[in-house]
Amino acid sequence: MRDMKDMIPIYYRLADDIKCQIESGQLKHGDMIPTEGQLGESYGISRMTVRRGLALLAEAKLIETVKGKGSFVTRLKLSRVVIDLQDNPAGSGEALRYRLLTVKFARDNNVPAQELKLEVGAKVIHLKRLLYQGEHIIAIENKWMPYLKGKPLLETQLEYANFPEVVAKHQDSVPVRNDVVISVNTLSSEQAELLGEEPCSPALVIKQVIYSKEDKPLGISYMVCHKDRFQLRANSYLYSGKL
Amino acid sequence: MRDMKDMIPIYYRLADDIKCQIESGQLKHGDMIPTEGQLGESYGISRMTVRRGLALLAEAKLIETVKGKGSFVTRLKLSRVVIDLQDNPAGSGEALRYRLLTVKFARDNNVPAQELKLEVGAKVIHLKRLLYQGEHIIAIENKWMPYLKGKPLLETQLEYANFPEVVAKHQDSVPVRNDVVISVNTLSSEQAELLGEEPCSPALVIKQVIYSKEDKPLGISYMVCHKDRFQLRANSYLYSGKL
DNA sequence: TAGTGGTCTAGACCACACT
DNA sequence: GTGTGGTCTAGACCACTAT
Repeated sequence: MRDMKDMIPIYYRLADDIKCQIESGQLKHGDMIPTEGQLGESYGISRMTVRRGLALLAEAKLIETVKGKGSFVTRLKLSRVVIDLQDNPAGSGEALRYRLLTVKFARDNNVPAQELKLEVGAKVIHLKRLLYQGEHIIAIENKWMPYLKGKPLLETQLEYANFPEVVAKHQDSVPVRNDVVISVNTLSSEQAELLGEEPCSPALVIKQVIYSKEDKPLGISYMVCHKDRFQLRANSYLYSGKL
Repeated sequence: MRDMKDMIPIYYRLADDIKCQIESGQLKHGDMIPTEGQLGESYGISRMTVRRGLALLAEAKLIETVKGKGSFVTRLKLSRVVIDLQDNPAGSGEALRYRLLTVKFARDNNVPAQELKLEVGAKVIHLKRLLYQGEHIIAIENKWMPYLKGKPLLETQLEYANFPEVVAKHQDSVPVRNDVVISVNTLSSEQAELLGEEPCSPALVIKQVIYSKEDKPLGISYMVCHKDRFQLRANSYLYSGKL
């Protein structure tokens, strides 16, 4: 029995020890770490507890375990970067808020609507709203989604919720995937006027397509962002999870 | 004892069952799922095995467990988006390759070098390289990192490795964090010429700063991307991990 | 054949949350 | 107190990998 005073689980200490050995370079990419039996013996703990520690390391992608062979230190990766689109992506400070400009019904005759792959003649809702930070407009959002009878869009939802939430509230099926493309474009004169910029000045464009479990598109969003007032911040860590 | 024929672990089946109940709406945000004891009894398995299934659901952020209370269905989130900067971020098709343009030594008198927070007078390496896809230049990269004696930069590393790897090979300490800012700018005439664009046309700018465990900046990279030949693709899933 | 990780059990004690 | 999840044990059998 271990001492329970220190509140920190033994499997966590084991994982942290190995993590430090990897960070310091004692264990290098490709090295095999001691077997579960050896670790259990040297720490004086049972194999199940050892496995729990190794599971933490595997979750953080610091090791890989191979059945019949052993556990091996993986190559360190820093290339997967996480952006939280919900977390204030603009300059820090004042809170964000939305203002709904227009709600229109469209047929499937325009390009965004066609991407929704609806039956011919099906109706599409087209939303246009502005994203404010303080008194400044920092982005223009255009959204298209299939019109479902009996699933009204409440204005409160439209004003405040972010894109995946708007779609979720309006659909029967649960949205499970969000494909995002980040690119650059020049502003149309209408967009430039809204954003207080010169026409043809550059802007960040974020396109989102939300899919159901059956891979059916449930909504499309184009977000045109003011180049100075909207930056995407992201970061990646060598290890993630509970370590 | 369970039947081992079906190769699919019981804890996984349990997790998948609950996942389906969440997806279908039978279990909603905030609902408590059955206790570990109840699940163990209804599946005829031990509590440890139940816990393993619930760990999968927790890892996928589908449930949250609270000590002394129970496990609850979380709110569905689609706002965290993952970009793999290593995974071909340009138009699909031909492979990417790097070409080193210049390697210079700089003092800490320019802005990027100052961001590295070195001692006064310390030397900085400045790399400039081009990212090709096929015959097209799709991005211009500028990198700054502290100059370390006895840690030479091999050309092969400079030609092929991506930014975190270049930094990792040149440093004593292991890089553990990569902060990224994605924004928009207009091309200088020199940049425009390299990219085959008009001066002042828009471009995507990706700035990366890599930090050590001690939060010391180990390298800075500015990447200016051709607006039509380089798009950032990303996606997010409602649940991640092994489910 | 021996060694490895993968799955699972049937208990135990603990800390925490309710009432 | 009762019920919950959190930790941990000392075994067991299996499947895979090496030799």
